[in-house]
Amino acid sequence: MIEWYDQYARDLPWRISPVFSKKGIKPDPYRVWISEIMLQQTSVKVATPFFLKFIEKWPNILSLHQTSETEVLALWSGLGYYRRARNLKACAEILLREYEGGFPIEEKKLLKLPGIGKYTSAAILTIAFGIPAIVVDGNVERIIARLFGLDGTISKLKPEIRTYMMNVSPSARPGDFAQAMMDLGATICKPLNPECMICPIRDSCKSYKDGTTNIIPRKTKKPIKTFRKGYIYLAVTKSNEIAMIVRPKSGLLGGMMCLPSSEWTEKKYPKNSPPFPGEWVALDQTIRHSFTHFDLELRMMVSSIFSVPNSYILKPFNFSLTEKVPSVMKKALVLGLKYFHF
DNA sequence: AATCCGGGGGA
DNA sequence: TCCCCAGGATT
Repeated sequence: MIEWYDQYARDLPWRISPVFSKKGIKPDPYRVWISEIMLQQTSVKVATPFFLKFIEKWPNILSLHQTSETEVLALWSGLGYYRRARNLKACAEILLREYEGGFPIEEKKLLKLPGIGKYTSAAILTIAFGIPAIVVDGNVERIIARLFGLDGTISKLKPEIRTYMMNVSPSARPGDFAQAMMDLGATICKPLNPECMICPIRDSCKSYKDGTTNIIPRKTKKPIKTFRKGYIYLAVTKSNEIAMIVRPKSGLLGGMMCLPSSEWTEKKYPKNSPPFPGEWVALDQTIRHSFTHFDLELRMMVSSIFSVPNSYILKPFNFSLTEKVPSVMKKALVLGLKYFHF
């Protein structure tokens, strides 16, 4: 794996090239941390431009600490799982207060930090500090299951996979080994149609020998996606300002700035109940958006208004691209603002 | 142990 | 349309 990594490692902005890492040079822990958080349930392709923007804006922990959560959420807009961004900011606070702006290098302490779990603590320890740790992510689970021909769903195999991973992890260059596994999983040992013909560990692979790479790991049945509907309300003042709200910290799109909306109910539309009085008009077009657990259809209601209750935030009509607005709300704004000829 | 939490690339 | 992505926190 290490030999393969030396030749084929992906060139990624949070990494040190194996040319240097084999000499013991290590990447910036801050960059490793930011990348690992962004890469949680997010592909390299999607995370990379966000990482570059983030590092340009906040190149170190001090600069991150000095900015606001709102600014971080604004940059995170469109990346999803917004709690990650809020945890990042909270974590920076703790790192400065308790660890002089660095990272503790004990798993127990890392696990106490917000947003850092079993995987991310191991990744930081081994990639940023060269401390051997068992790094198990989705790639590793798939590779190990195939390599040893483990028959079962990933959730049942987890303890076994961890044991196998302990037994195959080298003590030399543990960080590069972890990253080599991820590269193998992303480019060769893919979920669908793995490229076994160019795999560096094919000769050791049980499922390749058995011809079972297409059924290992075994797929779990996924719950069916539900469908929800609701109303969303775009109110524009005479001075071209839009009424917005900030969603509660916990729950869907927590802490993000959104248009007011009704409940989102299963299958049928809920009662149309505008957040405040206005001359509400329904638009013909609806907004569709897909979340992990449900698909959403929103019917857009628009109104010109004179004033709104002061619990609402008024934003200029052209604000949305630089604020903490989630993708579904950007879609809604694009549609709704057409009505007002913006 | 389940469930919640976004969004998009790629097939 | 469906799968899956360098998972973590909550229940």
